[in-house]
Amino acid sequence: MKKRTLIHDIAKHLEVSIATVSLVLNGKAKEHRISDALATRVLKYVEEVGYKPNQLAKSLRTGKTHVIGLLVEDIANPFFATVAGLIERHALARGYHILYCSTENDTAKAKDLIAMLQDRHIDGYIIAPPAGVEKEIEALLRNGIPTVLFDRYLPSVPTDYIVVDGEAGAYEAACHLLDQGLKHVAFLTTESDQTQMAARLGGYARAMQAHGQPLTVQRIPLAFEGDKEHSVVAIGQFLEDNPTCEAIIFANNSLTVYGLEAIARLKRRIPQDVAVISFDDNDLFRLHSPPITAVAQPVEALAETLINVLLDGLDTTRLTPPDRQQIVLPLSLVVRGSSVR
Amino acid sequence: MKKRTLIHDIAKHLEVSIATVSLVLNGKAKEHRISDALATRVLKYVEEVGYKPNQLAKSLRTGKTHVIGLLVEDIANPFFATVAGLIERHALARGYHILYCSTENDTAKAKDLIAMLQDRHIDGYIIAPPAGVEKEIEALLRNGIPTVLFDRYLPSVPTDYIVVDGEAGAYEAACHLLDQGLKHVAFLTTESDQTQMAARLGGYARAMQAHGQPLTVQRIPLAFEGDKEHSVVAIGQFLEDNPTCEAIIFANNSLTVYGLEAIARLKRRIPQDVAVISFDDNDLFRLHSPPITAVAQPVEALAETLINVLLDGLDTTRLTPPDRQQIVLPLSLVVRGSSVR
DNA sequence: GTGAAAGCGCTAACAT
DNA sequence: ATGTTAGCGCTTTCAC
Repeated sequence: MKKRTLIHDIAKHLEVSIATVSLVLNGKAKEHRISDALATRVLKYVEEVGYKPNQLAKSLRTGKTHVIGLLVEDIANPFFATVAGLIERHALARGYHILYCSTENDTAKAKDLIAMLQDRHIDGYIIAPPAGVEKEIEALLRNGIPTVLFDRYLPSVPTDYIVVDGEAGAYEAACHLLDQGLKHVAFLTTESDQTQMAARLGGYARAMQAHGQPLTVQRIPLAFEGDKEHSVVAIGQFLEDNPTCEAIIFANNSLTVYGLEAIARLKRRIPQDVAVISFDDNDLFRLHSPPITAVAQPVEALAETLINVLLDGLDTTRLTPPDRQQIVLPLSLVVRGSSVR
Repeated sequence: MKKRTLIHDIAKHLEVSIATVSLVLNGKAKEHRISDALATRVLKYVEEVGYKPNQLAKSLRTGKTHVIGLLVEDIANPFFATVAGLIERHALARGYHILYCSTENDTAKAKDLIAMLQDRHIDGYIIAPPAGVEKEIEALLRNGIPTVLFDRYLPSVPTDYIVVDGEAGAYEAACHLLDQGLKHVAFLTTESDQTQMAARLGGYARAMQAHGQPLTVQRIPLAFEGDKEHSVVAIGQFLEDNPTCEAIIFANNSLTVYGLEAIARLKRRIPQDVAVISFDDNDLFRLHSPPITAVAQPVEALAETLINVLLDGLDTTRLTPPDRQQIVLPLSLVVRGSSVR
């Protein structure tokens, strides 16, 4: 257990004061009129012995941790995992690390998590909030902690957020089916009424109404641990109860996976017996037989915008507070075989 | 920006000393013979005002951050994302948070990452190491920082690790194909010679030799960002160069996805033209047409073992240092349609 | 230009 | 039994 070099050791060795070393290290040499020669000497020695300041001490002193808290529904979900990967890349490039937490869309768990992260004095938050955490988000904002929501937002809380235009995406998806003459188009969604799910449902409803068709909406219970079978069975049941259903729009990627399983078990053919469109794309949808039509999220743009908006809020050098950023990114319908008769 | 309550405020309000509050909060009331009545009074008031100690200050003082660093190849890869999700659940239950980093299997990046995490005084590490980080891992160990490797290990460094029996898994996979009378079985792997890839290759080779068949091994370049096309093309090229190839074992999940794409483009039929087995399973492999046979990783056991071994190392109350844990978990071949003639 | 010193909020050894 | 106090390692103001 070799002892780490401290700033004290550096100062002693160079026979200068601790303050000088610190100032040089933090790029404040110029403004404190420290000679270039000395600054270089310090930098050189620091490099030589590989001195690295203790971030804990630094954070305690400055109040900045350079850590971003990422709260997603489930890090194992391909959509969130992809976003996490992209965010990490951008964050790291700008000197931030990421602490992730999966909320499982559970209000109580999310509240706990936010409380724990606050104790750690995280610099900022990127959150896909479950319902019911308005108070906590407001508290974060009130405390001046930059927070950006994504995927869904909380209508009653004026925060920055980056979401996608699920209404338009679902509308386009439904029209794509209806325009082919399919009539009985069903919308399978979760039990959540969060904004993203409501928007998708709304887009579907608008399309159906525009085409003079009645709605068929079924909510499927979705479990995070283990019990996937339950969801598959529920979708199977729906299929059996609705033999005239010609097409299904699955409101998220998990539902699509369970749905494909249910459809396969019942030996229904896609798209002949039932056409399928998935919200959220997946690498393997392209390779499915038939390939699955998907409403694809602009994950790269989403991740990049998220980190930019957050770091903008974190930028303490700015004079005016940044404007509220409430950004709605466009979705794209990737038409593949599963939705074409 | 409301001011947080400090331990000082608690002490003042209760007219006791800071030390008393701290001791009670850290469960050391008994051993310092603080009266139950006082302890309860402190706890009650702390609860009442919702006081939470500043973890930064606590960490600086105690040297413990209760943060675990998780270094994976790519958090967006389903295998690593799944492991990350499971690890998180266990870690959280035991009071640890997780800082994740994607190494992209890049040596330099991994070194940087380890250095950065060390500055943060992370309590322990769970690492899927790229090649060439022996020095850094040794340094971690020398500094007494619990570190557990997984998925692959570094033969020259005596660490704890949890891996899977890739040799046996690949042997079983190859035999499954050979026993059906398939002869020209190819093994598509990455350019990496890390232990997990070497083991898989070794198992394949042993099976081929046991069946008196020559080896067909092709290494496919694998990119992390963007350039997936390159890998798909390389696999396509392999297929065209080896028209007699009757079966392929893909050495990891990314290769399988690219491989399926390449096979589809060339309109080869699975398993009639070419049988397929994937290392690493995926939810969607079951739903593929035909369903893809996979060598499945015991992800739950892996995650649980990882966290247990790590937290065991973190347990400072133990008298003897824990034994080296070098655990090899069994893999299971999930036979599906893609590998059965 | 440079250095001394006051904390950031907490823990725990030591004193009482 | 409870209180006092010296740090953990760093940043930054202010005096020289």
